[in-house]
Amino acid sequence: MEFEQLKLVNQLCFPVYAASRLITREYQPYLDQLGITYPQYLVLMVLWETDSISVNGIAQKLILNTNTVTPLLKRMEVQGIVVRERSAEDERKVIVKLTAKGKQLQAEAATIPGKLASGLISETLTIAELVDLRDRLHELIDSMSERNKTSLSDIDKG
Amino acid sequence: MEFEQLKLVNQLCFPVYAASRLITREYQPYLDQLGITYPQYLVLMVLWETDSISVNGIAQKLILNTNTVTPLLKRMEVQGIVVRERSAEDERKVIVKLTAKGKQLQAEAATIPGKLASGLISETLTIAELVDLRDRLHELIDSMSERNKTSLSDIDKG
DNA sequence: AAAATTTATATCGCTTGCGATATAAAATAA
DNA sequence: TTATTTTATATCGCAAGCGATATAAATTTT
Repeated sequence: MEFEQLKLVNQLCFPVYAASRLITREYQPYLDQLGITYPQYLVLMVLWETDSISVNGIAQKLILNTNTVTPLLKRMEVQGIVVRERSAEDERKVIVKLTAKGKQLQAEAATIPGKLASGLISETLTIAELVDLRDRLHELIDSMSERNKTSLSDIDKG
Repeated sequence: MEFEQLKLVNQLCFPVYAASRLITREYQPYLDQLGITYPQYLVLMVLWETDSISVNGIAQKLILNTNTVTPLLKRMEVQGIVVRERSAEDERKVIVKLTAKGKQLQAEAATIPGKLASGLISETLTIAELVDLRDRLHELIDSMSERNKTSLSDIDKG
């Protein structure tokens, strides 16, 4: 392993970490208006795509542990965004469904990506480069989450 | 703003968020052996590069708020990795310095990037692609952190 | 010089995020 | 059928991460 490669790893990991937090900060003013956080927004994206899904199903799509998702969903239930109910077929499972309020949020959130895009797509960062960035992040994630069977193709909308 | 661009924003933000957590998970078994967390490792990278730096200096390099860094440093002080002392010139500032133990960790941590690199650099993700990924993340970060004067060039080693 | 403002750090309260562990239901093995 | 193992969810404890706020020192304004 050559030195340049070692250096590259550090030059890569920190930017991903920093970019993640900065993206969350970008979302926040818009999500504040809806009264939700970024992880809650991700849960909603899953539910808008696939309503009536188990806790574990949400956790796998978001590559999160269930002990992160469970309290997150309980907070969303208190807010009246989702409901949680035991599955009749399999009593171990808890099925998560959108409430009317949760469905309403979809229309309100529809304008957020457009507002963010103007900030992300700049002269130095073209759409083509963002497409490359996306594809390479997917490859990076796939190489790291081999044990998880998450395809990432499920989180495309918003 | 076209639909494809809106879709792209969502396809980009979640992978960054997921990749960040997966990278932290990759680091963890190696950092566990040193008794530190990933954010603590980032603080050490700053100090190995620039010892005797203020709390605010660390926060700016890591694009973190001081109210995140302060308790982080206090935990590191309890562990005997760093010391915090008020600046004589400017009584508002707290200067952070490495202890002998903190300096020792540098040698122990030196092997980590090599161990991670073999997992990150694969057949599907070449070094050239990682270089592109790094460069585009930097552009993305720069476009989002205009108010921060962080150049990112300070966190290169490990 | 006195007052107002800015800067640097810290504290509080909340949400994430995760390892370790607990519990109950379902599936499998015996 | 009974015992064992696996699966699904939840709880606990801890470390981030950040908005709001507090406090003291330094700087600027008046």
